[in-house]
Amino acid sequence: MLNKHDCKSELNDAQLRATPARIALMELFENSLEPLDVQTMIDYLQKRNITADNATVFRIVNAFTQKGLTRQIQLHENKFRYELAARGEHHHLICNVCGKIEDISDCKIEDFQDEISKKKKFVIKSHALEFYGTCNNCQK
Amino acid sequence: MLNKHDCKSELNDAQLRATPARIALMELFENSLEPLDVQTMIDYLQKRNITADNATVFRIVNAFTQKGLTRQIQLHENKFRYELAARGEHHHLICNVCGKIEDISDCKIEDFQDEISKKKKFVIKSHALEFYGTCNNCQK
DNA sequence: TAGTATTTGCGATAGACTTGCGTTAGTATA
DNA sequence: TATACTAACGCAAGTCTATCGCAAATACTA
Repeated sequence: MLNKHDCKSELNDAQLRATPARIALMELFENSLEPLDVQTMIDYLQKRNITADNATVFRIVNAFTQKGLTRQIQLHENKFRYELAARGEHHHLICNVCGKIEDISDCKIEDFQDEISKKKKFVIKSHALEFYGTCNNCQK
Repeated sequence: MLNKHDCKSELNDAQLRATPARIALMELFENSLEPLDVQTMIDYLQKRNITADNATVFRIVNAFTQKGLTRQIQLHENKFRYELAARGEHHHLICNVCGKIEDISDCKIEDFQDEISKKKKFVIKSHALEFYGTCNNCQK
């Protein structure tokens, strides 16, 4: 969890100008447990009285992603979500009922990945693994 | 690989009328090694001089999917792809350079899935696993 | 072959994302 | 602190994927 000041220097380090919208969005990312979609970001900025239209927010997250601050992911919705790249690659557990998205940090598929890589002569750079189902809360 | 006649009976079995577009698309699915997007299907129909607009093709694949003939998947693009359901659940190996998509049939993550399910008290109904990288051809 | 229910074509619509362009505003330098 | 440069933004228009309603066409059944 970084404060406003830290977010600013994080932006500077990435050679991005620290505008109000960018600072606020970095704070949002730092304090968020779930990967965020663009609409959520726009709503958040509005709540904080920071004006930023649709196109601007898309440009901001694209810049973040290009500079390696965030990562773009896709969870079988027809839209992208974004999460902090610093948290490392991980997987997601997605509830089909309430939509809750949980991170899974321990990755157990390295061996499988190596096997596939050798067998198919494919250089694997990344992977995406998602589990879909019903979370503990929604089973009740 | 099924011929025109077999595709027709496959449609009948699924209680779908065998229209030219549907027969042609079943043939395309049967002869295709990759999951298909809607634009590819439209192009294919055009080449065979079968008129079918965007809305129709979407309706066709939705009908196929609803009847269990095909499965709808998403591969980190903001669009759907469809593949024959009969080939069973499997994973994908995607080349970032040429876009080639290869199927991986042997799934080795059941144990991991069980472990997550117990730890998080989550009922897992399905999972998606994709590997991204560079295929053998594109390494040269 | 006629009747009917399904399917299609067309047009409109919606949502996610992008782009061009003129204006605004961070930031480096003096 | 004032100035200048360039990155970033706002707005509007446009693209692409996907869906929907309705009238016309067509596959199947009897």
